[in-house]
Amino acid sequence: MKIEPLLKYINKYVSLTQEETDVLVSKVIYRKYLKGQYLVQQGDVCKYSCFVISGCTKTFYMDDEGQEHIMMFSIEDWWTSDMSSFINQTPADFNIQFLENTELIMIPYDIIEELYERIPKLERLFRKIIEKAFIASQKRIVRNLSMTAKDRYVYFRNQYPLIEQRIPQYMVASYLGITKEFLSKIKSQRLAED
Amino acid sequence: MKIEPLLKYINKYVSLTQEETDVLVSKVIYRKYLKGQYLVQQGDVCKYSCFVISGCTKTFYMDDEGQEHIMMFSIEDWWTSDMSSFINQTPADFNIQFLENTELIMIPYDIIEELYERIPKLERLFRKIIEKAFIASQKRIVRNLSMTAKDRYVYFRNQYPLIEQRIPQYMVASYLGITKEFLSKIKSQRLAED
DNA sequence: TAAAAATGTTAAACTAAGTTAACGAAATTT
DNA sequence: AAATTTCGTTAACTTAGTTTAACATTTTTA
Repeated sequence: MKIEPLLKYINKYVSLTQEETDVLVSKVIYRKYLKGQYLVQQGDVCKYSCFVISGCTKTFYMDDEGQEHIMMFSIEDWWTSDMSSFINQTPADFNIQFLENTELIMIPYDIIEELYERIPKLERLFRKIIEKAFIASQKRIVRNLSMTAKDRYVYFRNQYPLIEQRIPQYMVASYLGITKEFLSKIKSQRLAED
Repeated sequence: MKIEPLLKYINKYVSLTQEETDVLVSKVIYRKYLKGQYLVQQGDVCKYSCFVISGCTKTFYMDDEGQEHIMMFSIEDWWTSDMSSFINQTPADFNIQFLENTELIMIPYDIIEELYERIPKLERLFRKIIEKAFIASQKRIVRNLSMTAKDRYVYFRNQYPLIEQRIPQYMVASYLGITKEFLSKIKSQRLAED
């Protein structure tokens, strides 16, 4: 079980004792998935909050017309789950699919409250993680409201250069809220200018 | 100091003892603002996280062309602050302005960590509040990606009927990410259909 | 290595939404 | 009550982004 990356990550926020670390390690699950598999499907209940050790996922909403709208990508050192489904144990709005063979550390819903009780530092950790996620989400809303598709693409490219290299372009387009054809156009315009 | 609505709100999430309640009450600030005043301005550091007792605020981003993009409205029983600025004590990205005369309970940044230490239940409370806010924010992103302006308006109208009645229409348009002229068009189309 | 599947490009026709500008209606101020 | 400001509507025109469809390229599979 490769848990070092998670412990290193946690240590950036809070300092766990050896005992606390042991409790945590004994409660979480290490698991590998193959490219194409799903962690959660729309309508299922999301039973785990997951930390990505290696690999890549996309979280997306499939609308009534069958169109995919990508909410986020997760790579190494990121968390992924359908937060709404996980917290309320209600059917998920989103699908989470693996874009590469992926290794995860999974925290089961059943034990998360117990972990908060036994290790209050973890409650602090998750408060801080969610604060950061919320801030990022708010900023994305503003970008979607105030920037053109082209500027959003340039921002994405600068902000997540590693992600852009790992995923097909049509998924970037979906994340940006535009069609693949239009992203293709934007990129050729950009090249023409540079 | 009208603090009852806040205590009632908190009680929906966690149960405070009398002593804990007294500590909280002794640390927070009650304040009234007039319509038009600002709680935070872009570039300032946001020193308070605020609970609305009565009144209404808008949180917006002003872009380089001087256009306003409304992130959210807050009315009774909602929280408002520039989360990024408050948590990191860095310059705010957003403005928060009062749309009505407004009464607030303000939690100063200086004492929030102390409150978390003395009353761990409050850390739990704020974790839960932020989880909810994050979930709502994610869902808004999906709506902006997957729905037309018209559907977004219908959703807003159903979801926040009380807010729509209290604010000018051009602010609804800004929140939806469209121009006031286009919202006007949408509304007349809707009437024609009904 | 050939075939098939997945991804990316281009271009023409189309549509949702923005811009500008002029005019009415409400609400505030004087 | 008149005047000013704020807010909302309508319409002509423009633009950003979509749709469709055909084809090119890359990757995967047989």
